[in-house]
Amino acid sequence: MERLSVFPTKTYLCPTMSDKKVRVRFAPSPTGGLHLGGVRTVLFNYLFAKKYKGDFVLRVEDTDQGRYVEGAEKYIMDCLNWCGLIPDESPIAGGQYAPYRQSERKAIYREYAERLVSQGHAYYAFDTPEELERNRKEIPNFQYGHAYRNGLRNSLSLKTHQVQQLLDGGEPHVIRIKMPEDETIHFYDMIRGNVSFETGQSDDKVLLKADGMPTYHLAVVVDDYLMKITHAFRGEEWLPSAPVHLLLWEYLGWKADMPQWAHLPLILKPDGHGKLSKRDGARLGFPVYAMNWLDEKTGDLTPGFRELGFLPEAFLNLLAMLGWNDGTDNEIFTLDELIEKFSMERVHNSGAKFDFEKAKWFNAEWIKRSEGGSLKSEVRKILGDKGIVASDDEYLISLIDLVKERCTLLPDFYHQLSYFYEQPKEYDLNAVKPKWTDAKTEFFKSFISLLGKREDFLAPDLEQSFKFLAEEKGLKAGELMLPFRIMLVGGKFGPHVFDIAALLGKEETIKRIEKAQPLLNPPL
RNA sequence: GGCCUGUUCGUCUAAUGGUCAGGACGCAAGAUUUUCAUUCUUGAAAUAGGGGUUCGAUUCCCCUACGGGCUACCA
Repeated sequence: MERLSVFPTKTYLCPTMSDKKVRVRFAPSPTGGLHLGGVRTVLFNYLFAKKYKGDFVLRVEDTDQGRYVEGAEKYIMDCLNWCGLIPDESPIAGGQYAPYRQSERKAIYREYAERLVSQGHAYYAFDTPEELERNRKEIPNFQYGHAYRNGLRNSLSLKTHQVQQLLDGGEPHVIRIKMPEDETIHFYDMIRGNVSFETGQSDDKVLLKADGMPTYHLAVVVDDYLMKITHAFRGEEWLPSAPVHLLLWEYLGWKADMPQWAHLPLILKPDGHGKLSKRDGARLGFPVYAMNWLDEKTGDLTPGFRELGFLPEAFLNLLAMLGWNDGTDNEIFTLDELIEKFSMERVHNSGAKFDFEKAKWFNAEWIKRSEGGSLKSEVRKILGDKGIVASDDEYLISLIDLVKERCTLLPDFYHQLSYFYEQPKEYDLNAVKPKWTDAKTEFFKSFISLLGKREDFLAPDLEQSFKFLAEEKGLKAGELMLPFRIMLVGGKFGPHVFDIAALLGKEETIKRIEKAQPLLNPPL
């Protein structure tokens, strides 16, 4: 039994010690929105590349014409832009190894597939999908492999002249890899360590489809080679097909240039079992895609983290912590810090259930830590969508800084800020009315005239005179503050009431007290 | 079913052949804030089970159970 061993040494693991420039790629297929797990794969690729001053390549795997979705590629680019994970090479940016769309590289793949056929590592297969379907149905555990391939219609079972005849006659066919019956394949995964497979377990994967397009298996190997990819990171769902890829690297004579592999753990449903899917988001009420995704055909809108009010920094941060940590208790990292601290060896090897509560906590932390100035255009947009024009930059920034620790998601700013721009539409009267007295009415009358005489309008001064006046009238300041708040804000929330009054300004504060008075003093 | 892969509080995770098994989210209680939120303090909460190896195993090995992935002319 021949043994194909691909055991890189430990030293090969440290890319800085290799003379090759680090090159990684993210290779999505444009079939829809960009999933959480996809963004995390991008992130880990990006972090690794930037840590070692390497290149991050975006390659579009659009080889499945049946599943191709118009607009998906642009959407993916937009997501990466929003996250700030900008590829060094891509279909849009171009690059030395263009084109970066596999559909545009179609001609390349056939050449390598034919080469494999002539070397005896692959073969033509003429079986129709219907025939295969029937086999799968009739034969338990049917696999197109060493056990059955001789009974099927392919260039291994057919006579040479028959094959030639079929080929010449334009008979639809695919090219399949000929998996060895009895070899053990070992390889080193940067996350999992040594992994091994028996080649006989895998079927003879299609390499080149009848339409001339390559399957993922062929395309990924050819392109990774041609694009000089040094490290191939992808989701764990690819682990079982790794032996096919390893064999291809070997058969094509490129083994020395094979990238280092790492299979990233999956992101799982918070409840129940299985991979996190688009449907789980809808079912459980949280986004699964990075940004809103509109399906043109059905008109279905799948919500995204961006539109829900996540900061890209928080989004990246929470994704990074799903399966990775730096070994300390720190959980908040900027992109630059992640680049500095990241290491593939510290990535967990088991799947992580997604926890939306924790995701929100990350966002709240990031909002709290952000300067009002950096949040202002987002907040302005949120207010604008609700018809509030926040034109004064300086004013808006001071408002944001005042309330940001009360906000978890960006849209929370509307609730926390709208009353600064417009009078309360409703008042939580139940909170004050039962305890209302004429003495309180009297107090606010005096307070208004007191305010009218003020030159300045600063929070501490307001508080002082408010309390002083209360004492003068023989009232408890504490019992007056909640009514005051309701008059200004409408409800039991928000920052210190005197901060609110100060920001509202003299005239507006007086106006609001006056407006609210009749509500508390119904006419007799 | 077969193959691969995994298993520490409910969840994300740290750590070590000898620790009171640490942190975070969430939850609960309390303090501060005469609102809400923040903040602070405290609490409940975990090494899947069984065998080995060992003076000692959560850590190393084996088995079982359970989870997950793959098993397409999809990626």
